[in-house]
Order: sequence, then C-alpha cells, then structure tokens
Amino acid sequence: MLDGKRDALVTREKLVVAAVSLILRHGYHATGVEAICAEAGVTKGAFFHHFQNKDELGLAVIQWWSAMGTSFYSKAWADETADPLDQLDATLDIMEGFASRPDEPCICCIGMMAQELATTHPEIRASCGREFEVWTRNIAALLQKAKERRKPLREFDPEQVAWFLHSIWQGSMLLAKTRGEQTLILNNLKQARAYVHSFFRAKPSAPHRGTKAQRR
Amino acid sequence: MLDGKRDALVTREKLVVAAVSLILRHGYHATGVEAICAEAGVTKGAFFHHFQNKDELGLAVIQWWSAMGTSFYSKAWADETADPLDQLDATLDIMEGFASRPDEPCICCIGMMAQELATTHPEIRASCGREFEVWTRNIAALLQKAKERRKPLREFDPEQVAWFLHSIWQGSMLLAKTRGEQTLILNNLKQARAYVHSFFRAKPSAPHRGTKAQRR
DNA sequence: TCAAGCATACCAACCGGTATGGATGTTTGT
DNA sequence: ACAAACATCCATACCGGTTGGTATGCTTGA
Repeated sequence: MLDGKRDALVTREKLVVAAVSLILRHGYHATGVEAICAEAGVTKGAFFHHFQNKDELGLAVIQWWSAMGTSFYSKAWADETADPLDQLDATLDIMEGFASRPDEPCICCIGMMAQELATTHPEIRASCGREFEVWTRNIAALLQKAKERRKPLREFDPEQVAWFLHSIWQGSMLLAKTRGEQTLILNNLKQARAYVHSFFRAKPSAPHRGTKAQRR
Repeated sequence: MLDGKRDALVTREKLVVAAVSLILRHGYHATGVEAICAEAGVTKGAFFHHFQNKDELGLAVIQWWSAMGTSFYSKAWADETADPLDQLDATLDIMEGFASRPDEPCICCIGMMAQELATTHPEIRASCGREFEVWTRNIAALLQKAKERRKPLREFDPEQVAWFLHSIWQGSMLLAKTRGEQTLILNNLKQARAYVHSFFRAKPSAPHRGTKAQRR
C-alpha cells in the first residue's frame, strides 16, 4: 500500500522536507537531528535508519532543493523551440516571482549550506558546486542559443555571463537577508535583465512587459 | 606598559582576531569558544571577562572585519579630489587583488555570518546590515560624484548600482567557495567593471590598464 | 592596597550517534 | 490459502563527548 501508515519513501521525504525548512530558518549547524525528527513527526530511529549520519541528510537536502529548483524553472526552460531570449526573460520573471512572495523570504538552501560548510565538508562543498553548475549551465545554454540566433551587439562568453548572473542572484539573496525587505533583489534583477538585453538588439515585437508576477 | 605581559586591549584584540580566523574557516556555530581561546593563547576566563557571551564577540568580529575592510579600501577612497571613476576602478583593482592572493581564499566574514545568523540573531543581522551599508554607501557616493562630473550615457541610480555591485561581490565569493579556483571572481569583476564603465563615455586619457594585481 | 585582568575547575544542557526491541509488510513453504 | 519466517521500518532508551557559561580565587599593574 502506497498510502499506508508506513512507507519508507514517504518518511524519508518528510525528513528531508523538514530539514530543508529548518535549515532555511536556522542554518545547518543550528538545526539538530532531533529538531528535524520532531518537525517531520518521527523519531531518531527513523532518521538513522534512512541516513547514516547528519551529513548524509545534508547531501539529500541539497539534491532535493536542486530538483525543486529545476522543476521551478521548468516553465521557462522546457520549450526547446522557444526564443532563447524570451526564455531568459521568463527565467528572470520566475526569479522575480520568487522574490515577490509576501511574507516568504527569498533564500537558497544550497547557498546557505555552501557558505556554512564549504571549507569543512568537502563532500557537501562538491555537491553544492555541482548543483550550482546545473543552474548555470541551463542559463549558459540559453545565452549560447541566443548568441547563435541573433548576432549579438558585442562579444560575450555565455558561461561567464551565466556565472555572473548566478552571482548576482546569490549575492542579492544574501544581502537581502540583512534587510527587512526584498526590493534590493528586485532592483538587482532589473539590472541583470538590462545587462542580458544589452548584448542584443532590442526586439521590435515584444514591448518589454517590465516586471511581472507581483503580489498575487 | 603597552607591551607588557598583561594588556586588556591586546587580549581582546587577540580574541577577536582568533575568532575571525576560525570563523572564516569553520563558520560561526562550528567555532567553539574554547577553540577561539586556544587560538588566541588565553583561557575562557579571559574570554568571558571581555565578552558577556559568544554573540557579543560575534558583534565585535563584525565591527573588526568592517574596520579592516574600510582601511583595506582606503587607498581607493581617501583622495577627495581624485576622479571618481578612477576611484571606482581602483576599488575594483583592490578587489581583484584580494581575489588574486595565492593560497588565500577570497571570502567575507560578514557575508558568512549574515548567511548563517541573519534569521536567528536579530542583533547580528542588524550589525551585518549596517556594515554592508558602509561599503555600499562609499561606492554609491563615488557613482554619484561620477554622475555629476561627467554626464552619464544613460540614467542610473547610484545607490541601486552600488547594491548591485555589492551583490556581485558577495555572490562571487559565495559561488567560488564551491570551486577550487577563484577565476570566477575575477571574471565577474571584469564584467562588473565593464558594467560601471558602460554608464559613461570612454575616457581618452587612461588606456584602461586591464587586470592588475595578478600573481605577486 | 585594591580593582582589573585572567587562570582553573566545574557544570547543566545538548549534541550526534548507538543498542535494542517491537511493529509491519513481504516472501516462502506447504 | 495460510501461517511461518524474514527483512524492512521505526520507536524507546541510552551514552560519551562537547557546548556555552559560571564560580572562585590567584596575579598583575597602578
């Protein structure tokens, strides 16, 4: 029975989700195993049945967050035939939407774990690096396609620009944490969008709809 | 006697410096009070004589790092009569130099603490925010001056651009932590420099010396 | 002489992790 | 078909080590 009282996969998922929620709020070290179990509604017996130790859960958390992120951007990335510049705009729209959710902080679980654990936990550092590359490669691919279709106004390296955009994104979330509001992120995204557009001739068709996805 | 065996200010400074060093390597929570004392060559008696608790030391660490940072940029910011755009370039040169130190990671203590403690420690969050603003205000002031002296090619808000640059800086250091090398930071700084220059007409005088401060 | 500065010893709380046994679903023997 | 046997799943209880923090008293400089 899939929805029976006892399902290992469900329990495991509950633990990972609980860990994500707590790590986002308190960070990795400040989140105890018992606190995760309490949030998930299980006990330590279940925890150490699914994970050898806390760090192994950390790796699962990173993968879970990355998978969630990829599905989060799927609307912008899925259509292979779409205009790549439109896809980049759609990506930025999604990011704006993520930063515009009321009463929800705009933070990245992987960014937090990378900051806290990169120097001490080599495996977690490597995992964070891999998942960072997933996002960046997707952006770089769109930039590459855009570069091929429309001749850019000036030369640029898609990969480097993608890392540049990712840095803006992570840095924005970091700086915004110290302030009450998230307009900083939205302002940065606007500049990032303009930066991307600056490589290409303005499109005559789309009248640049500006900021979308504000306040549901 | 200032250089006597016993000097409260020196001891306090040793504790703060030791804490900075350890926090940069292991993060805040993973850095124990006893470890800090060992690194500083004192005991817990000294620690809790100077700081009521660990968080109070955290605040001192933030202020220490901010002060060090400001003096770090003093060469670029001190001269009131200099050309503001040159000052911005000098600032980016210093940042490139910071990212080019061999075998030294390019990381920010305040960025790390903000990421780890912003949601749980309101006072530390506020302190990080204040020190972030110090850097940003300096950059914004230079951009403002540059905007006044030479008419920019297009309109921009100095404060928003300054936060944008700060985000790039913090995000670059964060992403670079997950990789072995720091060329990512240098590439981002190049794009940031080009972005700043894109607001102004190219200067005929300075032939744009490119990347400086590589490998001593 | 006296307070500031600091070392020593100590503590309750909490941490990640383990040992053990019971509950549950699945497979197997007949 | 049905129970026995089994492996998976998870709860309970427990543990050694570490944590931030304290109580106390010696030492040093003024």
